[in-house]
Amino acid sequence: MPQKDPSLTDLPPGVAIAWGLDRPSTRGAKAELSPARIIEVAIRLADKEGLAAVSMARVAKDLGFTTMSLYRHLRSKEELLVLMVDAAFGDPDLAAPEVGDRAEPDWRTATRRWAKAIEQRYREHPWILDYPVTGPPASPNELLWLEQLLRALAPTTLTASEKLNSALMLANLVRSSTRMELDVADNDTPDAFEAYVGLLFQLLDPEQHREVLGLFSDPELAVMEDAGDELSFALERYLDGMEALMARRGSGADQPG
Amino acid sequence: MPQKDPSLTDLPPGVAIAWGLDRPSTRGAKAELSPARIIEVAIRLADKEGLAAVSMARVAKDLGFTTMSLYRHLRSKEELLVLMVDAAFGDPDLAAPEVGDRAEPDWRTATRRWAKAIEQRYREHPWILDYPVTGPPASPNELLWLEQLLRALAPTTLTASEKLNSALMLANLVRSSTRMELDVADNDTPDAFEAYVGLLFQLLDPEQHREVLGLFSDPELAVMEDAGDELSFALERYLDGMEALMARRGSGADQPG
DNA sequence: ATAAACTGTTTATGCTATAAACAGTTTATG
DNA sequence: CATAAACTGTTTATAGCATAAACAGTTTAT
Repeated sequence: MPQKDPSLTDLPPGVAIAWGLDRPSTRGAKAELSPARIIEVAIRLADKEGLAAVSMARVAKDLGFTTMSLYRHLRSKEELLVLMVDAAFGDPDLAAPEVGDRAEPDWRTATRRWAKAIEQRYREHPWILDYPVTGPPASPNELLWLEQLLRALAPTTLTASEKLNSALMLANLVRSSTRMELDVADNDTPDAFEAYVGLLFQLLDPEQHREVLGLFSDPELAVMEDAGDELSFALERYLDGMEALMARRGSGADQPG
Repeated sequence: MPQKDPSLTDLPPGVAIAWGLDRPSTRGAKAELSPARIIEVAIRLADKEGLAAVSMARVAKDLGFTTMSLYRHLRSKEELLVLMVDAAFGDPDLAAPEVGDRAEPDWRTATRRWAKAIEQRYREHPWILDYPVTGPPASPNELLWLEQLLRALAPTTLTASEKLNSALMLANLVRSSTRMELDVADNDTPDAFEAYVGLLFQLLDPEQHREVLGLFSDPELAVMEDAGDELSFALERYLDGMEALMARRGSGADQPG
């Protein structure tokens, strides 16, 4: 962990490394390990066995080093996790098709595209969803994703704080929808769903829980016609909501919250 | 942990206890401890020192018993957490004012009321937000909250699966908005925000991150005029979106997602 | 040549959840 | 009534966790 500049020491975990602020060391034995190698192996492990399997000891073992060797390159496990998540998000190369389709997409299309793209990353590395969001993004790829979303919203008439709020909510929406879809995909055999509903009917008071029971008795639900499209549904609702705000704004009208 | 009925053993953690399915034991020494007492002390601890402070050893110590004594009443720490969360949500006594204001509120008002009420519970027990949502609700109070939300949505023209999707998304929306607001309230001195923005300007390439930098330079943001109202903003957007769907539905028109 | 800076290992600490065995207590059953 | 079953709480023990501290070896700047 080469770090002479003391100002780097008190940056949030992962920031210094993710941004390449730690200058390479000149003295000392040449390192066999590196943050990048550690992160790569840790991500492979998380992909295969989930985030719970990622311990410092296990990652080190997979690398063929001792546990403590990792601490020469990472300040803490927290730092490892931050860097794993950022690397797993990766660069959002939403390369606009330059030739042929030269028209800028409207903000809804661009936002939808963004949502599907980040959903894909969640599906490739579902364990990202097990790492709780701490605060505003400070790592390179997360900021690139935010940038892309803000570019999608740029043509709108939203104010700055409306844009920021919307962007954060859209990110949350994709995150929680995808989490729900993956949870369901993991646990829901047809049996499990029926077992759940059966349990509800056993436990719930039909009077006190009439809506819940009514809903789960609805034949439409059993068909699960739109299963796996919770994201689209939620997204379109939210986009409609943004559009309604802009329409009100555009027509000069204004209404209290 | 009195449990003779073996069918109770393989219910999800917390379900048997939360629903009072474990019949009281007749033989044996009378218990000094009980799930309720343990949960109560654990919640007090979490309220004061956060969820991270809640270990079996610490809870037992606060109770004046040995660590292992807890396992006579709870099958695992997971079970304790499930029961803590359900107890912390509590009963949603959204008592409709019976006299005088006898008019049923419209669905938007009712939903808004629900959202503010559950937000209040999050604020009283912020550590609920640190416990990840696992699957569909199966504990009594969580189901009561779901019931109340479904009652708010009952008068709408949404289909069953649209209602369920909307309810789950509204729950997610309140959860993540409140989490954001609390995170900000915890960490954001004016200094911290400026430090964050300063860091961004140091690290980001003005070309590659023009929208992010532009946004954070916007004087409107610095004022933080709508700080602490992320929930209302997101909620009204989503409600508008639901309304737009119903309007389209009502006018017979239909559009592809 | 020497000292500084770095890498990786060994050893150790204190925390975590929880399994297993045991002692004591109450009650249902012979 | 005696005994066995069922329960409660304690003691002891284990395996895992993150990470601090000391140490040995290596490379390079001085």
